[in-house]
Amino acid sequence: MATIYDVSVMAGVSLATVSRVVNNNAKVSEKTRRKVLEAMEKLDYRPNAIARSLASNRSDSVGVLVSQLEGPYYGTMMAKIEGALREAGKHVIIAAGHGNEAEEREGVEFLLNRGCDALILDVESVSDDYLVELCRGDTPIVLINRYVDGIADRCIFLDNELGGYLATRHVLEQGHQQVAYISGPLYKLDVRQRLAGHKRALAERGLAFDEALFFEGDFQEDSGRAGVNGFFEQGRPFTALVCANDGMASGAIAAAMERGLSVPSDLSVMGYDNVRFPQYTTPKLSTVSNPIAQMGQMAALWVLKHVYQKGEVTVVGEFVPELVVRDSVGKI
Amino acid sequence: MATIYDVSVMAGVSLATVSRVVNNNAKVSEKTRRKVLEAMEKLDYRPNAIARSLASNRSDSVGVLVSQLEGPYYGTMMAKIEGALREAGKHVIIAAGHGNEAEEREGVEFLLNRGCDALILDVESVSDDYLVELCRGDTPIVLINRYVDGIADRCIFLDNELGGYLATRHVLEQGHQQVAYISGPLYKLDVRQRLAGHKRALAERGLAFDEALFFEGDFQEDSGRAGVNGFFEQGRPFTALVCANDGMASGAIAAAMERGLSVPSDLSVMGYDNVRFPQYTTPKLSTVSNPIAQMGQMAALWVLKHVYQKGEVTVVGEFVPELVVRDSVGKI
DNA sequence: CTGTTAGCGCCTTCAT
DNA sequence: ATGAAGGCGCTAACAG
Repeated sequence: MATIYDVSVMAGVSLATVSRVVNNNAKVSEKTRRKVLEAMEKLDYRPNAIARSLASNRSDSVGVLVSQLEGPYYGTMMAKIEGALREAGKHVIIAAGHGNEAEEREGVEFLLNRGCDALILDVESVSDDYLVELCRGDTPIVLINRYVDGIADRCIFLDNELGGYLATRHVLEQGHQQVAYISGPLYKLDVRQRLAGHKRALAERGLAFDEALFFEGDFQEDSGRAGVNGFFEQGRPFTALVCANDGMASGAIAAAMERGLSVPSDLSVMGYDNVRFPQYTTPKLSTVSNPIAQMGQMAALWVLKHVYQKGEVTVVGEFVPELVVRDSVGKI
Repeated sequence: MATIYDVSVMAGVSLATVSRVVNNNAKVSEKTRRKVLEAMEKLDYRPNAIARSLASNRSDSVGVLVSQLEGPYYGTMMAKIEGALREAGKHVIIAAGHGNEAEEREGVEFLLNRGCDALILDVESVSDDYLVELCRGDTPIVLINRYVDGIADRCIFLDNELGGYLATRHVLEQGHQQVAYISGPLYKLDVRQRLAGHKRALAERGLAFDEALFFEGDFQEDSGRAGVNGFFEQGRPFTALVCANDGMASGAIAAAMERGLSVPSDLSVMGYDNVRFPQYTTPKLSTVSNPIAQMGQMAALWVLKHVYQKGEVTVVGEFVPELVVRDSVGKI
């Protein structure tokens, strides 16, 4: 692999001059530029990004930490971030946090140590204090799906309480009185917020929250299944089911159908997130939009603006969920 | 950020000694090791990965290039690779090739320039020659979903012709005679292979391939929809439909249902890939397994073995697809 | 406009 | 077992 030194020798100029034409950030005469370019071409020279970032302390790459690499939710997010950044010639280094504190911290350190110019984090297990501290460091940070006091200007998030409220209110408006709820893991803040919204909607109609109709799932399809089966085995009647994400709702519908029920005539089911496939289930899933694509985009734009001084954005921190009515919720 | 120098000063030893305890690759007396560790702790020292890889020419990270970041297929693949590698303390740098040659090349260069110890590539637009050339370089390469003569030992791939054959044969065995086909983009080799398998199955039964019942989609749900609608508008009758992936099959089913047809009684539909959600569609999708998880895993193991000398694997290059019978294909 | 000279933070012989 | 010294490939003042 040819180095900048080889090029300088072949072109008969100094290292600095080669560096100048490579980065094209200073005046170089047309003649010498041509010579250098020619040498670069001949040697098939490619700048060593490692050396470059060691010397310059920037890397033209931003680190992205997501909980998982798998699944439509994070997939959409990563794709949006990567797309926006690459248009600006920046690269993305992706790591997974797996939803536990140790790995999230390790992921952050990895990205920091790799010389990322900025970090976009979707973390759930790490403490607020840790994040505030992180923001004091000299690598700019932006948080997705999390609101932390004191660094609000770095946070891009969804009003999950409202989302939970909208989902349940929609069901109640169709006349349902006995509604079950399948939640995500309760250690997650957004999960608790969605649940709070659900309770608010119930309370507003004077309905009590029934522990027997509550199930804590893990956001995977199978736990939607498990939830429904649990409810039925237990025998408490219910006519509607609100799920904390679309995946569990799909699993729930599948389980209900296996029991010979039809959706929505026998059971209404509500999802959450509106990611990709809910319109391809049968019946099409009614859900609440989680504008993860826009949030990812926004995070990328923030970085472009504040770190690379490219473009102009009015950053919107809080996003508002919207009801998406399809066919899985019926009147009673 | 503390450097190795700061640590050496505080511990009262030389740079070299600190380096030794950090990498713990040479004898260091217990006493001095303790001193160093203590200083590292106090200074909250974290090795700079950039500097380390510039000096040592390794980075403990492997580059992964996929076509897209989005979708269940690549999501599964990335997750498997990342999982296997991180267990061994290695990290993953992910880039997207977007299915076009320019970006695929650029992605490869980016990963190479970032000092990856090895590359795992899922590329489709770059030429065989380019890949052969790449393998001559000093960064080990492994290819997923592609077979290239001359570097067969670096290839992990699926017998797609067989997969296409199995899908269509299954449909024919149920008595169907008029079967439509929705393909992926024909510039992709694996897409052409699946189609070839389809044709072989037809030929085996003495059936002609009907251009009017062929549609070239793009692997997205919507093109499954478009395909079905096209077939119907055109009026040529068919009782079964084979799709080149599950996403298009979902779209196709949705479109058929919107036209008042029921699956599989009015129309049988076959998918391909068996990724994640086909068991949550209604009816559950019959499909052909594409063991992408195992292939990803295998790629990671290959790297672990050949690049990091960790573990032992019998690498299997060619994977065999299997028929997965669920509920979307019926007898005629 | 171009060249010289220090580093960036770390690893790795080579001595001791 | 430990230290000194020379890079790794490139950037960024500072001169000229």
